[in-house]
Amino acid sequence: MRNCEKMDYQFKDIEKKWQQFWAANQTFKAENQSAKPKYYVLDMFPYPSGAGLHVGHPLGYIASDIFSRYKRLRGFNVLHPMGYDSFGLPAEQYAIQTGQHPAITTEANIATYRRQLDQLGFSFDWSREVRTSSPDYYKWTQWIFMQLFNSWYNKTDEKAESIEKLVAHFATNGSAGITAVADDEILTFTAAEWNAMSEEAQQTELLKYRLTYLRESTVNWCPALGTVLANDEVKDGVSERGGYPVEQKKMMQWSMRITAYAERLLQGLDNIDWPDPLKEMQRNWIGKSVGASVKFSIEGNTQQNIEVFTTRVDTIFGVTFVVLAPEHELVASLTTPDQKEAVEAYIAQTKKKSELDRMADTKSVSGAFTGSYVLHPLNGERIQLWIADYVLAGYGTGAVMAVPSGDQRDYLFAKHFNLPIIPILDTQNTEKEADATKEGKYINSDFIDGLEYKEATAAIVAKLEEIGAGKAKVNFRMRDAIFGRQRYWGEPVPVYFKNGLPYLINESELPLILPEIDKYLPTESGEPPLGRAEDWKYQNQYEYELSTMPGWAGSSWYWYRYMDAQNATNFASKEAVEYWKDVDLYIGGSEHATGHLLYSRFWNKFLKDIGLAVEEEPFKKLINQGMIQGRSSFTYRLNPLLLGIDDNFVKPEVYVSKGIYELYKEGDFDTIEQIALFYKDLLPEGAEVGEMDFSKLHVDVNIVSNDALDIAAFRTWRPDNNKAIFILEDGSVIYPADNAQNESKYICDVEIEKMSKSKFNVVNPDDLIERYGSDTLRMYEMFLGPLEQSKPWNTNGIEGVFKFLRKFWRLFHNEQWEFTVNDDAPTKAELKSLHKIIRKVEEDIERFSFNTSVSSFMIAVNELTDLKCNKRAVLQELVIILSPYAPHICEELWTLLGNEAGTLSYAAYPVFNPSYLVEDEFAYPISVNGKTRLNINMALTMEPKEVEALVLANPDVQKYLDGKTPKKVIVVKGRIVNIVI
RNA sequence: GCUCGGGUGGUGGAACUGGUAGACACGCAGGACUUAAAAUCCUGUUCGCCUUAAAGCGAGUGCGGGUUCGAUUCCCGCCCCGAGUACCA
Repeated sequence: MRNCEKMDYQFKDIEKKWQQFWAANQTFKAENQSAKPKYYVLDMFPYPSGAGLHVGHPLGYIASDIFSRYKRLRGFNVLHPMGYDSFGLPAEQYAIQTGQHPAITTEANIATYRRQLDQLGFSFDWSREVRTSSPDYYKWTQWIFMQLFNSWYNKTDEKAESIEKLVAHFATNGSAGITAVADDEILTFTAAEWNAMSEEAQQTELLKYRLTYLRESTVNWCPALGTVLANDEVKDGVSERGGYPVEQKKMMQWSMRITAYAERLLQGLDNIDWPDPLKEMQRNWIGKSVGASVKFSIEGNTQQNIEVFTTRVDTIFGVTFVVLAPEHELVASLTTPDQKEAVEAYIAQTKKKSELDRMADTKSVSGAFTGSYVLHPLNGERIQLWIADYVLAGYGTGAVMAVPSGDQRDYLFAKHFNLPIIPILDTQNTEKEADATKEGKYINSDFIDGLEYKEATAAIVAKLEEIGAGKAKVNFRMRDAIFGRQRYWGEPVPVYFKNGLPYLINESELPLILPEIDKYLPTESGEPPLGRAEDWKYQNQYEYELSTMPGWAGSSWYWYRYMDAQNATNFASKEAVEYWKDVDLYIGGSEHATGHLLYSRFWNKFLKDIGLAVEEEPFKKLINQGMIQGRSSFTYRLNPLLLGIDDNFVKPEVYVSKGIYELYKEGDFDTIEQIALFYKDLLPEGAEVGEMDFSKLHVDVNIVSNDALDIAAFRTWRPDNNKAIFILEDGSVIYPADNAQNESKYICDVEIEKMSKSKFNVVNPDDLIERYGSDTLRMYEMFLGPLEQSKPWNTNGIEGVFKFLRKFWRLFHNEQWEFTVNDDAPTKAELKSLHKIIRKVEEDIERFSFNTSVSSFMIAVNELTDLKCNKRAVLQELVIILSPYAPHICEELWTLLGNEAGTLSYAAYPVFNPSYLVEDEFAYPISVNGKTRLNINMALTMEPKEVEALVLANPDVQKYLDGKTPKKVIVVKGRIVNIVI
């Protein structure tokens, strides 16, 4: 009789059992002190969306989990936490539509995420879970905001310092001796003047220095979402979320003085192990350019001048006109009466254009002459002052000195408006286009004639500084980050207003709890939703700030909260921060390149400046997992024009397989004929088939396997189509009454698209876990390809991994499914297989090549199966190596092997012994003129000379030599022999 | 336009610093077991030519060239796909 307890690999029972065990025993709880070295593995925490996880989301989590489990086995104290970035727009949009509080939606979504994450067997330390929307978390987000408000950036020391220190300086020395990153229009005053200022005046002045400050600025306003958006939340002129139009608007806004850290953010990139494309994106975003600012005085106006920024100050003698952005503040005052009409018309035209898509039109040249002239700072020549929309108000000073000989846009402009073009280098060719060369010697350039680029630049900067007309300057593209959102579902800003000025609430009053409101929409007067909160006043009299923090606030420091998640008195204890320091490995998507990852680095540097963080950079190593795209399946439905049919007739549904459709497409006459005849037979007497056509229809990928449609499942999926007829790949036909068992198949067409519900290409991990188990899913996701590569999801092939795990299970069992492992000494071949995999997996994990280690596991199990190996000495080691990948099955086997339950996660990792891999012989590939012809077994101890002699004496080799003497014989020991004839 | 990735069988992919291209899987074909199906196992599977077969020959990592005894790997030129970014002075 068969014993029911002894059965094939029962993944469902095993996985449930161990997930419960890990949770009950807190197996993965990390301690904040240890004799072991620390290792911090972080995943980008998810926004818990209503749709739950699809199969692409866990890719990075699986990789980080494998790495965490591996590091634990290698003797590290591993911190591997998880949480939720739970403030955000979708929950609020849902609240607007349904009236349900976003907290409730969020709670429900988190429950779904948690269930799905638990099913995958991740080794997270859930005791450290964080949620950015929970008051005991956002208390500290607000607290960090307060620290930023209370700090300014000292350029002399290159770090943030306390605002009190600045106030003390002002009180004793006035503004002298302070170099800060601050607003442009800061005052100059003496100590006495400062001390005489009113409270309001002092606060107004200090606001210009604070690292988070309130200022009127041009913002990206999204009317549909009713909020401002950061630059990185706007893509191609529309909002990243939802794709709504975005316009420019002036508003009083909280901003973060991230520009203070521009240089440090740039420098820091050199010292972190991040993917090059990502670093490059951050460099571009920061956009440092080194050059000079130059002042052009205005003819007949000694009060004002035009300041321009240039990266090629050496070309200054090539300047033939100066251009202002149409929005430049001096345009109106500098336009002469003659030109007024033309200039105003041009400004009107650009305004209209920018509302449409100005980006598309970069080729046409347009502009208008203001009628004014500026004077060249070095030779005093009169230069025309123009406006044109190719000059951007938001970059540099909104004005450029035009050098048509060296800049293509200036060149086109000069050609179009007939302005002079002066070459300034002897090697320059400006016949057809601008030539931006730095080679050669200067001409037409006054005192730099005959010099070369480097010396010329230095000479000009020196001269400009001497006469007070300019100076060397570094310009950054990066702007300060807008920090307010006119939304409900975010952290309240811990600020109230007195006499129109912002003040922080008391630290002891944190957290400032998000108040309840009746509707999640702006007020009638256009204030943010928080304006609806009743009796919500500071000390019952002062208005609170009504905007909330942006989505990136909570995620800019969360990795510190994980270090000490329960701490009620600090954002994290000093001991915890000093112990964990920084994140050793961070895994997540590259879509956060210029948002989260830049803001996090900024906050981290600030926290370091004020002594709360230890490291300058928060994330030592970062890996971007590739995006998982959808792989849609399609059916082709015949859609012919019918003649002689009355209106009530319902067309028969006929689907043709991909191959048949392709024959039809290629114009295969027989196929077309046969389909038409076939269809005609389905029609009533007298009807005719006219023009044939096909509709390409999405079909649920979950009822398609290896591109073959499960017809029975299709009839259930689409009950309205349950009478459909299918023409299969070989031309045979399945009618509704048929029991869909057939030699041939209905093959679907395939396309790669974004994964989305409407395309029926979403694959849910729950279904795959139900069918194959999470160990299989984990390994399959890794087996799919290199972690960093984007790839379409394709469930074809998951069977192979499932088979592998069953084969692995079988290694430990006899034919009757009884656990059978013996203590015999392993053979040489068994040890070789084992140590091959020990080395391979170690190498693969260290370089994050998880797909190749899955292959290697398959090879090892295939080899050991062939060797009929069931020896503990080999198998127990193999269980440890495989456990990071397939933890459940390995835990089960580990206990079956007689070990204490739960000890596998901290077992001793097998040590690679190279002596087991030493070979005596090697089958040398023998190639003739680079083409491999045969293999000859030779001892590896043989010296190249002996190998050569032996090879040349070989009769098979002689055949190839054909009596000739080889010109040359290359012998690479242990590798190859190449004979050149 | 610029900056990064990337082009290898029917498919996903492997090949670490130049050394037997196609590991490992999927799929497909054939076979065993079975009343049958599922499951399982075995064999074959880059393409082309030739052969009854064994074997043999030729081509082959987007295209064209180069360096080298030897190139998927290095260099030059070009084509295609993907991502990011863009009047940035």
